[in-house]
Amino acid sequence: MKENKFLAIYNDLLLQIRKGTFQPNDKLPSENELSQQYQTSRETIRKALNLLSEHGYIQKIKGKGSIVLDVGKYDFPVSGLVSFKELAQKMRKPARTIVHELEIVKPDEYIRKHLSVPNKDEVWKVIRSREIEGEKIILDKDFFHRKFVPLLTRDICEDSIYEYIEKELKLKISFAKKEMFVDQVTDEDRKYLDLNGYEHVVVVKNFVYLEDASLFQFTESRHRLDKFRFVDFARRTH
Amino acid sequence: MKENKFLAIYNDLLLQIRKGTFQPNDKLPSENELSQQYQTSRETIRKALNLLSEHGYIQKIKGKGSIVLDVGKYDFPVSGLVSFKELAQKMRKPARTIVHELEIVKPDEYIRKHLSVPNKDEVWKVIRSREIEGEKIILDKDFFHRKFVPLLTRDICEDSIYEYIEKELKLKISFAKKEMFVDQVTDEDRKYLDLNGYEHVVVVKNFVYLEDASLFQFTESRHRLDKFRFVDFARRTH
DNA sequence: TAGTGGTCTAGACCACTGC
DNA sequence: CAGTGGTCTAGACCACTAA
Repeated sequence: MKENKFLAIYNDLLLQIRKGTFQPNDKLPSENELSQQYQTSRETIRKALNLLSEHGYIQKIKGKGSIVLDVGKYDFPVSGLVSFKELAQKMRKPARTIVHELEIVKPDEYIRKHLSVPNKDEVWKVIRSREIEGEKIILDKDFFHRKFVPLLTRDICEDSIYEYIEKELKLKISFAKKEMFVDQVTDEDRKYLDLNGYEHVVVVKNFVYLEDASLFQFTESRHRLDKFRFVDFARRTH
Repeated sequence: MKENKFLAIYNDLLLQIRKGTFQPNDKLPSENELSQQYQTSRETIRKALNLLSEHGYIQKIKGKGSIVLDVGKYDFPVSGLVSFKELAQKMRKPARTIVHELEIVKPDEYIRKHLSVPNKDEVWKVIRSREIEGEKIILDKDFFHRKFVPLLTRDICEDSIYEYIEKELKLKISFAKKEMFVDQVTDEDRKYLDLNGYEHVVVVKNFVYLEDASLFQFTESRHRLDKFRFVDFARRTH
């Protein structure tokens, strides 16, 4: 697998920022210098620098140069596409996933509306709760179109469905849309969560699309109020 | 003010998508065709198409072409950097901003920590509530470093501080970091909001940076539970 | 004024798609 | 196979910043 030149340069510069060769508030070499150092064209350097900028590692300023940002401050997951397993590992807390339901169903109206599935097609329905430090604080309801995900097992659901989808099935996730709001607790919430007396949950609805822009997953994630936290990083497009 | 060529093309294509000249699931003309139509180079066309893609209007697929996505589904503000005034206009609902406090203060520890201001410097403190359809449902607490914003008036605060900052002061907002979580209501919330019996609020903390990566504003936005809603659109970077 | 990043051009070759 | 988007080049001119 050959790596693109601009990606290689991006990774090399990122490594130097992480190692401290370039410190926060340092200026990177100019684009002309970099294109000589890496023996490439300036446009290719610019692609690498724009990636660094989009990911929050540098700030480009016209007429001045590219400044290294304080990595610690901005190094958080890009919002939206991080799985529970990755999150749990990042937080370094004991975490567990409990599979309550795993079945193939005919979509009801609610799912059909969200997944836009013809009503004779079948979908996977997975209900899991997520336990952190002994408390079940997240209820995940996932629906996958069976056309894309032929087989799901309890083991896969307890590990990471995302890993399975990307690594085993080699489906390419392209983008996701999220909606967040607060909802009253339902009987299902009471059944599967340690609610600790709260009467509301934060609901995160997640619509996941593949590379060809087809919607293949719909997830509703219900979080206990006190444990919900979301971080977002937005760069202005002028 | 001259518009960039690639921006002009972006806007033109966007208009045609909005008007329905290009329908969802249509393929756009190929990059070569477009570069002839617009009498420009292919790289410039690519910049326009990449913008459309980043904003969720099209999906580019190697070897096939660029597909128009369902606009209605994805046409929402890019998360993070939309002001209340813009939002209110978009929703077409009667909205009002009420300024409760507007003063210059020595930063206390809480602000100092978030704005990273030396403790002898002064900051603007603005407390406003946002009323929609007659109900005060958002409490905004803004802090600006006085170094960047020398003057603030009640009129500016009732209109849009963002507009004032960008258009009058010509400060360039570059990126923002958001944190969201749920908090118990405070006395301040009770005083300034119509809480409708709710005991919690959704808190959105917003850290806004200028083009030179200096943090110049810190905002805490407290939303009544039932009226909070957030939409996020994330494109995966492979 | 010299140096920076932002835009733009007219080519080129590649990997992938569909027929 | 022809056509598509992805990468890359070696130039050019511009707007902005700082000395």
